[in-house]
Amino acid sequence: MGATNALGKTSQGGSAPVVTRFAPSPTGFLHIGGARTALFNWLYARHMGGKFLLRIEDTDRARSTDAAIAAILDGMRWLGLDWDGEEVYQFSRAARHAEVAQQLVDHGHAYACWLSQEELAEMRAAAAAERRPFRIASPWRDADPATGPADIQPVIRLKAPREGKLTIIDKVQGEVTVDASEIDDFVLLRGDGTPTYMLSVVVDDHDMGVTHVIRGDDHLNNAFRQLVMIRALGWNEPIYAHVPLIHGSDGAKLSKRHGALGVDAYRDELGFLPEAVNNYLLRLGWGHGDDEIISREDAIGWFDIDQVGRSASRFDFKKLENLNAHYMREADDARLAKICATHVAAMIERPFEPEDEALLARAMPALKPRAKNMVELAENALFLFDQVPLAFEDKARSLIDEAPEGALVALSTRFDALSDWTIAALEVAVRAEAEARAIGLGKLAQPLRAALTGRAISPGIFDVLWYLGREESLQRINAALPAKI
RNA sequence: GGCCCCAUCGUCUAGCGGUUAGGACGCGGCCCUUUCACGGCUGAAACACGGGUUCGAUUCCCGUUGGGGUCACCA
Repeated sequence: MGATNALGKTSQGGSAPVVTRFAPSPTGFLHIGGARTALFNWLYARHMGGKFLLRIEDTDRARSTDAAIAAILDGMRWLGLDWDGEEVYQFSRAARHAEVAQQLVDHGHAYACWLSQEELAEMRAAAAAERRPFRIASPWRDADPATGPADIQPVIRLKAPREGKLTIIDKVQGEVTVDASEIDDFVLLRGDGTPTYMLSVVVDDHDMGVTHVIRGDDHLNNAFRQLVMIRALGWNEPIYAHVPLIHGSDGAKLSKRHGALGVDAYRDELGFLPEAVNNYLLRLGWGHGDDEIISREDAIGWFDIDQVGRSASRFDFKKLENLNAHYMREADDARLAKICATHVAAMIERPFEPEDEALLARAMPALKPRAKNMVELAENALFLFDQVPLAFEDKARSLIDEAPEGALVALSTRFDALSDWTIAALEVAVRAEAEARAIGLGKLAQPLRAALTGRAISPGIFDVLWYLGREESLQRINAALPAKI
């Protein structure tokens, strides 16, 4: 079967339901690149009316953790990437994997190999010394297994083809051909009898009925190895789509410095909304004309892996932030207030009360267009919860010091006399004072803002007065006065 | 190093032989304006290079350069 290729034998005529899967290994948290892979798999399945499965690749017992599993599931839920059925835990299927390995051995497609790590290392070193590529050439490939040393547990290696070419028709990468000699006899079963990733993916994808394997292009080379195994087993070949990886802003591999954080960090520490993260990730490597803001509904309707670009893209934090700002403006005030509440609660000294969240919701229309993320939003909202005397910023202090003579007192008097504490009434009062003094509104608004918020920047001043209420507003103005004399 | 992949403004991208090379982020300017945002208008900004193919290349082919991926008893 050496020189065959995948041409023309992939699809079953388009009637077969699409099944995609996301298969993270729980050795770390769900990072942004993984999230995009998951999103593409999810979108494609939903677009095609198929199924999207989740498999946790926990065969590396030493590095897999429950915390990582929880973080992955949590991140998926936050992003709204729901999977069909229960998630599959790969390790629980180890017996099945071993069974398939044995099947391969029985049919002459795999063999027991007693090569030690040391011997392998020597062979590698020798190859390196001669500057020639290293390919495992195990003497056990064609040896009689009965002659193997009894005191050593052998590994099971695939008997990879030595000649011919292998071709994959990748939905993203196009037709990719590789020389069979590039593929060596990789390990299927370790010395301790546990399956390796290469074996597990093939068996699980097959058993789970996966039709489309959409994953990072760092797996492109693995696809050829897996293909060899699939053909040896006589199984159906899945359709592959290897999506380019995401790079950092400097073009180098995405690292923590670049934003390769867990999605939980995007939510909690960076304060992003899931719809913003989804929209951003979708547009990274994929486009639909000039569309930038794409609803989930449109994404499902428009997404197709054929349109995914073949070049790696760089992670642009500014653009994500811009998208997030957009979605914050669109978001429901009560929802934002709820999210904001958790951030504010962690920032203020006193306990956060239910009415504080109500206040946040009321102020939200003025707060949300002024922040790019929820953390910034919370910081901007902090003035609402400050206690007299306020801690004035330098700029705020000088605004008060430089206020027109008696302006704050005059405003305070006017406010006190107001029968209705409404935004309209407040505006009339402040404008009247400005007119009486024949000065611009800003001359009054700025010191007033400083007195009320302790800052030089805030939402509209009439809004601020209204949020704070008469009592608190007057109290803050009076508390700001002494330094002025 | 072998093998594989990639290459349009700084970034994400549209383009699929003939366009004033479009949009978005970011950046500059203007407008709006009580500050800051939001919003509106506007400006600068790209086809990596060299050969072909063609009446005509950003677009097709080859090479160069540059970048990336991969070469485990990790996934």
